[in-house]
Amino acid sequence: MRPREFDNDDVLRIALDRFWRNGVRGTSLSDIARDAGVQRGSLYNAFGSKEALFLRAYERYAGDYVGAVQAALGAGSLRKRLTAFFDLTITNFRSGTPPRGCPTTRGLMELGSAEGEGLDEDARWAFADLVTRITGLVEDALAAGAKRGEFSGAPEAAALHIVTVTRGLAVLERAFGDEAQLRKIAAHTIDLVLGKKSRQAEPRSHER
Amino acid sequence: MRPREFDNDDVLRIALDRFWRNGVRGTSLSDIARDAGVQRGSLYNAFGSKEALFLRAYERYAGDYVGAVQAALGAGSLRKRLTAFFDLTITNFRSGTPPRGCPTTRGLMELGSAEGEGLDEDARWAFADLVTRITGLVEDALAAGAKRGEFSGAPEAAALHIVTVTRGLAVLERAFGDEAQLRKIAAHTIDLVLGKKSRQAEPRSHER
DNA sequence: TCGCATTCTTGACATCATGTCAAATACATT
DNA sequence: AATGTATTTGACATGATGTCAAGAATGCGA
Repeated sequence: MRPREFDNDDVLRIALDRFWRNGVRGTSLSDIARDAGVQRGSLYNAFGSKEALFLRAYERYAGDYVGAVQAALGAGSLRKRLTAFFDLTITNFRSGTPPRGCPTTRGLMELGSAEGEGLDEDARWAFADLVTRITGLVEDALAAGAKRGEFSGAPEAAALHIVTVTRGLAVLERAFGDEAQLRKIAAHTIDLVLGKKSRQAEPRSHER
Repeated sequence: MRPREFDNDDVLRIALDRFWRNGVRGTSLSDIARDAGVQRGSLYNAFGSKEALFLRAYERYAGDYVGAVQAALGAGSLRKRLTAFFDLTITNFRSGTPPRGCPTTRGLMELGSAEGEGLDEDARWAFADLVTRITGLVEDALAAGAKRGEFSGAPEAAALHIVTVTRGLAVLERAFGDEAQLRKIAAHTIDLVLGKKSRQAEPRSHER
């Protein structure tokens, strides 16, 4: 058989870059084909559709992100772990120029449900899977912290709460583009969950 | 001059319905024109572009939503107010069949940044404005609660945290479609912010 | 009452997107 | 070297956004 003239992973990296910067709606397969030096038809042959290509590219991203979260949550005091987790997440949202935001949140909102039939199942699965895995990792960190007396509470509810906040941060990033604001919310969340040992709150600083 | 053959507000209502159910990407001006019994060209004449039409329709929605939030946050104990606020928000996300989700979050992620140039300023403003106004209302409720001794803390930070959680709920709604989960997170958030007076936590109930 | 300016409507058109297909192509295997 | 097979390539169909010019309908002044 005839060998493929491009590297599959190269294309996925290039596609993720475009999708992340411009969104699914704002990216055409012609763009990606040009960037990758590949014919548009070859992309259809290799991946099937724009959505399928995005999903493949997204899965690479998700794997990397989960790995990084695991590393961030794996060492130090519970407060250090959570701080590292939020730090990683916010830095991720703010990477690129201009900042690219959160591909999970954006992809979830952009994909599927084009004709009244609900969100495409593959897509929903991909995004839900990431949220579930991150929640699990946070839960583990909280459970470990509980064993060491750093956390008293239900790790499940707290983990879900924390991950919900990270999703909210993704939305606020898009609305305000104010990184300092995101970091303030993150710090406040950690204080709430951990019981605000140490750390005094700065008065008057909620910007629009 | 020749009078317009359709009611402007009718079209905005019809457009919002489509946009809310199917998203901006999933709705064509032909759809809206058919629904409204209007020529597609007339929509361009009256509104300029699909995005502009969406923004106009969205502004109507935003006004209604802010009004409802104001009502929900205006009476009863602080806990009751916050409960009513979350209740309203989640019910809003879950309205329609299938549930339509949060138009703010979805619109924010779908619009703009098509060619590397950041999010369209009008769009960003519309969404940011809603978040800002809601945050302000929550802040007022917390400040009032603080006066009555129901809340001790910085209303600004707490309000922003609460609103961030509602944005996160919008994302999780889309990912899992599990209303009970959303309500659980909301209850937990209220407990965290208010200090968990009363209410025992149910163990083992974090579903994927 | 008539005509005119102004706005709205309508259909044609240009452009670009996704997605399909058949024919040409180039390698791997025998 | 011949052949099978997957890939490439360009043409095509469809549908979306957005523009434009010409026609239509009304309000208003003469």
